Amino acid sequence: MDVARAAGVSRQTVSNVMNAPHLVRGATRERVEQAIADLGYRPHQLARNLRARRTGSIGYRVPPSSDSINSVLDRFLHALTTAAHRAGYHILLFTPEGGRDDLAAEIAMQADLVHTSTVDGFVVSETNYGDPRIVELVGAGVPFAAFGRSGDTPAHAWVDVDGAAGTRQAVAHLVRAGHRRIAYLGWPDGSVSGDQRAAGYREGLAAAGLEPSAELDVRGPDGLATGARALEGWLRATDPPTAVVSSSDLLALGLMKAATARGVRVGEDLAVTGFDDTPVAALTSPPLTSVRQPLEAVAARVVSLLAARIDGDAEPPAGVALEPELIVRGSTDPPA
Amino acid sequence: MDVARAAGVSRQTVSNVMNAPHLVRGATRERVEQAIADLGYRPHQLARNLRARRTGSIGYRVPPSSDSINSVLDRFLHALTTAAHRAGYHILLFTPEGGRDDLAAEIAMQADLVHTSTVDGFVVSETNYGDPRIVELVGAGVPFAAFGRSGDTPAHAWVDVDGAAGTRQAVAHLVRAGHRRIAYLGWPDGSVSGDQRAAGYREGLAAAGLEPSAELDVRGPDGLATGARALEGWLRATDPPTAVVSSSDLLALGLMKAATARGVRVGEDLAVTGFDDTPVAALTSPPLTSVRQPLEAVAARVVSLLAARIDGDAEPPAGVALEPELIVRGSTDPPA
DNA sequence: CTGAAAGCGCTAACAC
DNA sequence: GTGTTAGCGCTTTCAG
Repeated sequence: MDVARAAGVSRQTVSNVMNAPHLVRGATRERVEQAIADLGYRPHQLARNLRARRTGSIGYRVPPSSDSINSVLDRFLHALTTAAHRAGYHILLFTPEGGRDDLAAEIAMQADLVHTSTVDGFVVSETNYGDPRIVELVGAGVPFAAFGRSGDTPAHAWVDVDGAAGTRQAVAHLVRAGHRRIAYLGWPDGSVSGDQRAAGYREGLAAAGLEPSAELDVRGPDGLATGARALEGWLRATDPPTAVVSSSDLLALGLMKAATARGVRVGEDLAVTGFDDTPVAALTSPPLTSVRQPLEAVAARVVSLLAARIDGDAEPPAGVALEPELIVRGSTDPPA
Repeated sequence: MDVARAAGVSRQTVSNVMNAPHLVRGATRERVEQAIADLGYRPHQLARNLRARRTGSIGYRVPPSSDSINSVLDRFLHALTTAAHRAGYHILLFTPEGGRDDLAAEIAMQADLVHTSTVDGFVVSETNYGDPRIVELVGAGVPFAAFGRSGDTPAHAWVDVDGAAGTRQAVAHLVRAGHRRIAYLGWPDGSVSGDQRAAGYREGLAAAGLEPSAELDVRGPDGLATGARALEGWLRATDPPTAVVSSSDLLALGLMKAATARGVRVGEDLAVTGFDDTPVAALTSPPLTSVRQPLEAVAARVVSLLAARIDGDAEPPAGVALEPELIVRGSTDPPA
């Protein structure tokens, strides 16, 4: 640009005005600022970034568009974009071509983005035990922060929602409403978030002085059928539950549909809670009480941890778990 | 990198091997390629882009995380990322800080990204009549392509799903199933997509030789209540509909819930269709017949139109509408 | 076919 | 305080 010429200074002085204004005398600075405003000058990011050896971009693998009702990651992405913007970064999306959870392809793309200096670091989501992406990134010394824990991986920066606290809250809420026979409907053991939610349920029972029982702990894949199967079992039980804590809204939905079909009134005969506060939770009959994750806060923490890593923070990477919130709706209204 | 040294050539020859291999003799090329592989050399994108005066990035405003069941834009984003990757671009996300549809803030951010040369162009979604973002981009001569039409805006590249074809298909399907009293449940006039879907419904009636009637055309905001209100009206009608075409899954859902509550059996007494094939469509009782948008195809076309604009294509910008697909489920099963 | 030179737009380091 | 020099890593001229 010819801002320099217009203001009658060297191009360097213009740079100083923008990056180190204190080095420039007031009068000169004003003249330059005026010229910048007049000409609508904006520095060229690419050139600036090349000089600074940074890209200003954070890589994020856009989750495969699962045809699932779960919109947690979509909400997270929005929050992440906002948080990144505030920290002076952009979110740059990538996605492996292959199948759903093609971790190998994802790792390869990550490596590519790093080697071509296309991003400064990554945000990783949908982590699980011993997540290979994390092992890889730690090994390569690439800055990143994870949304979610991954168990026994090497030390790294992560932010997670305290899933156990979520189910504990659900149990406590049900106990306050007078329930004593509280069941759990969850995924099979083996996923980080599922195991935490199950643990929170058991802790909740213990805190209320209630005994766990195998009969009241039903597991299965995320889907309507699992909830239906659970209900059938409980209908035949000698001492059926009066309330159910679920590890997902979808499981809760399956349970509610099966209950309604069998003449069991949700809320009155059987209290139900879900997890994630999916958009459908507000649309069921009755509306579903569910645990909502504080994704804006998660995104802000993830970005700040990542920014510290990118800036070469020598501190050992930290992890933090944030408390979710129970959104109470009609599905847990106390019996009339 | 010292690939050049390792292969005993100048840095320039390395560049040629990567960008114009036909200029390099076979033996030399192989030697250089070997060195590249050995050293794991990857060219620095930033430097390359600075030289080429392009960023390789496409800006996309991540839709405000509406707590809606509608996941169309989330599916689109995934498809867009894949399509962009294939065309050699990345998707760079941005979002206005302010409220939901803060168009002014969005326009300002667009301008910023262009002036700082952070992106090569944009993909715009959620367009509407006379969309100011489009007016702005056309005026500024910035390359972009829109997902969705916008009526009377200046000529520009766009790709849309033919919403009218979607509702026409729905009507035709119902006619084939023997229905003659087919109602429409839609949004108020004034949105591009809503108006198209309503027009398709009327065209579908006409094609089947059926008469439109004000009684069978109910409008209201997207939400459960609108469907409930429609049902109440139709229950009181002298000649109630036996089938309903809805402009969204949410409206259809509200209708189904109200019907079930009033003892009207969906599918048997009243056929219902939705629009967008939201994840919940497969989860209702009975599952909801719905119109599914071909988002992968839309994304591919959007990217190719945009790439042509970025490459300085002189052709007048084209628009294209793609045919959606009716996903038939139990909610339109013919009466037993 | 290969090498040498120039420069994309910017800024850190060093003179003046 | 301000201007000059150099160079981020790459690729497009232009000679050899």
